[in-house]
Amino acid sequence: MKLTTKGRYAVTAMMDLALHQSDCHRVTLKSIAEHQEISIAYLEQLFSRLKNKGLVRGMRGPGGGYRLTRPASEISIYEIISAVDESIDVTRCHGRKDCQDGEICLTHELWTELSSQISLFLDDLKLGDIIQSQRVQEVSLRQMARCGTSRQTHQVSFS
Amino acid sequence: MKLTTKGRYAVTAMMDLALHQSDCHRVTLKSIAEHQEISIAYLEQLFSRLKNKGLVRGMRGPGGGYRLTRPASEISIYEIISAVDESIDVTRCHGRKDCQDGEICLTHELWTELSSQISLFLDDLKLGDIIQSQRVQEVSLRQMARCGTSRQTHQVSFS
DNA sequence: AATTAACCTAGTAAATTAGTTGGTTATTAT
DNA sequence: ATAATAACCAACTAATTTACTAGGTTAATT
Repeated sequence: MKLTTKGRYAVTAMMDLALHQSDCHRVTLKSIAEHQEISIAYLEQLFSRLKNKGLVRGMRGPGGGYRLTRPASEISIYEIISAVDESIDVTRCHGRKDCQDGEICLTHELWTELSSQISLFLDDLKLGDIIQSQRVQEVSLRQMARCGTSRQTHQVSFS
Repeated sequence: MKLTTKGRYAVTAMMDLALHQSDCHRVTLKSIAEHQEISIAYLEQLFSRLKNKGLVRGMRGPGGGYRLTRPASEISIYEIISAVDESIDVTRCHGRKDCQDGEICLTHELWTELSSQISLFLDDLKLGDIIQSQRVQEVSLRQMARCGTSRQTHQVSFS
């Protein structure tokens, strides 16, 4: 598991999605791109992976866009980051423990444990937690209210 | 702060150093390179940074090598990783909060908090903890015993 | 039928990673 | 002294990854 800008882009985009989505409308990549200053094409690549991992569901056409498949409180940061990041090879001496007195693979196991501890930490941290912890509920409500003005036009499309 | 193979190389190398060092001898990059299958020249780059951050001290000439400046129990994994990794720009909208309704910089703050939480976690995790938690003390003792055979030749050089 | 927006493929420039090459300097052993 | 050792230093390189662009196709709505 890696932890770079790519993962942060994904987390940021998912946060934007969680904040702006509601039962009355989906969130387009265009709006995320404008809010977060990320190119649409790059977001497409990220959301292609997020979709494949079942974190979001897209719908085409006007009124389309993305929506979380699960409540934000049930989506972990680990899932988001590992969805977009190609997992790197944690094994340098691929399983064979004959390296040097059997010591080198020992340090490898130490690393994998460290890696899994971080993973566990990020798995415990949910998208919903982050949104609430920063008291952005009033912003979210503002979004909902603004959405409410165009509720009539969108309410039909549910699927 | 990033979390890639580079940091893992550094942590692995530091673990090797912590395991193999003792009052009777320092650890050469050559031996770390052999144990961990990392090129010496690349280790030199990593140790150049680790030295600049005051985590290790090098000594030249025969019988030379590296040694930790502090006990392993007082060196955090965070220090090691951040020593070798160039810190990436956490700020995309560099401080200016006029992005879009003041919302985008809100998500930025959320990210920096997440980032600092991981940092805190890795700062709490010490090099000594990892070594002990995996019960490699017997390996370390074996190293000490092997070192003891050549103690007479090395004991002079202390500084 | 036109529009919208996801979805898809293939590229590309910049940056980073992981390394190599070829040295210099300080310390120890002969 | 001098030879050997090993840190220290600078600059260059191949491979990979990142972030992004271009140019489409397909599905849904107006």
